[in-house]
Amino acid sequence: MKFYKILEMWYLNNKRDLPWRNSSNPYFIWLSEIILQQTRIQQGLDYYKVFIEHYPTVQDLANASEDEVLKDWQGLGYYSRARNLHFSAQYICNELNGVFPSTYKELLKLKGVGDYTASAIASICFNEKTAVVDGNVYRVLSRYFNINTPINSPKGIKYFKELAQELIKDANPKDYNQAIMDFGSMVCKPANPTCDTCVLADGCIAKAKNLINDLPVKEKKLKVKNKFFNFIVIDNGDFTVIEKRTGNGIWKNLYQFPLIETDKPVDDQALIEDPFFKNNYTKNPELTLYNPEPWVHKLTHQHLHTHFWILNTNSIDNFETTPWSNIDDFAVPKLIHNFLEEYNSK
DNA sequence: CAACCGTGGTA
DNA sequence: TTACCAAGGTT
Repeated sequence: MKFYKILEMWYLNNKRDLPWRNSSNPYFIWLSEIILQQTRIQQGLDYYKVFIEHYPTVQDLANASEDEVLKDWQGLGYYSRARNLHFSAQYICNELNGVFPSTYKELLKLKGVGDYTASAIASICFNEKTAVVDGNVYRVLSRYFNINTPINSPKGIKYFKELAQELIKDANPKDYNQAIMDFGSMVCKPANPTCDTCVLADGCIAKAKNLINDLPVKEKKLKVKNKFFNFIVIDNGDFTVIEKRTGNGIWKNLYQFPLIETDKPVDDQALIEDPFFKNNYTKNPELTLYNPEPWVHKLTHQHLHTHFWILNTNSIDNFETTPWSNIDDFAVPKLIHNFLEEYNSK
């Protein structure tokens, strides 16, 4: 039996029941695909439910503010996904008369929609034969065909896409694309794949050559940077001060306490030399270090060594203040959220 | 195009 | 504890 046919039959009996699986509404599929980028289903499920409830249609999403959308996205990470989702919703409503793009080529024009997501929506909603290549597909194909080209190299990306496109030629694209992804996550898993009961085991070259644990090959080029964050938590009892992050770095458009970033750990005297204090506090401000041991927030490519400094003062006239009672209205990074949970419970 | 963009789960 | 990685995309 053909490769695609085996997977389609396996899918018929083993596919997972997911909230968006019985829909062909491109808005729902788009939403699910964006949420699931680099994200486990279990982690994304609740967010999907919230978005469907708060924004039942693409118009509802377009009419919302970016702050609202980011607030609903809070905690999920990769926040450009939320910003692009909102931007693209407005693009669809304003430029496309609310009609969702229906081809791979047109879908690619949406911000936040790349080759994978365009292929997924085009195949699932419009039955277009465009093969998805996600982490699952890389794993299944590299093992079955014994391909050791690095999956994160330009050469590998091109090779696997072409192979996947060839394999989908005679398949039902909607079912086949979802089949190979479900199969990858449930059977051909990264660790401890269930090769003993695998329906593709007969033709799997990696299994025959005992190379399952060596595939796929991935070049590692990740170097972790250490950064030192000092958040100034102004607190006069009722009010605090928060700011919106700008620029294109991490956590763009989310809120935080005023931040002083240094290239090494610092004490309060060094912090007071910062322009933040020079410009706003002429007399000696009294800083209390909230956490003597830094909180190390670990991201994929940087470790944030974080200290929270409490500045108990009444001279906050120069700032735009926020009542503590409203603090939960703002989208904040997980790191800030963790601090707020602890600080406000005391 | 190599570097960057979050958070949480697992071996 | 570390390393990997999870329905990737942008610059």
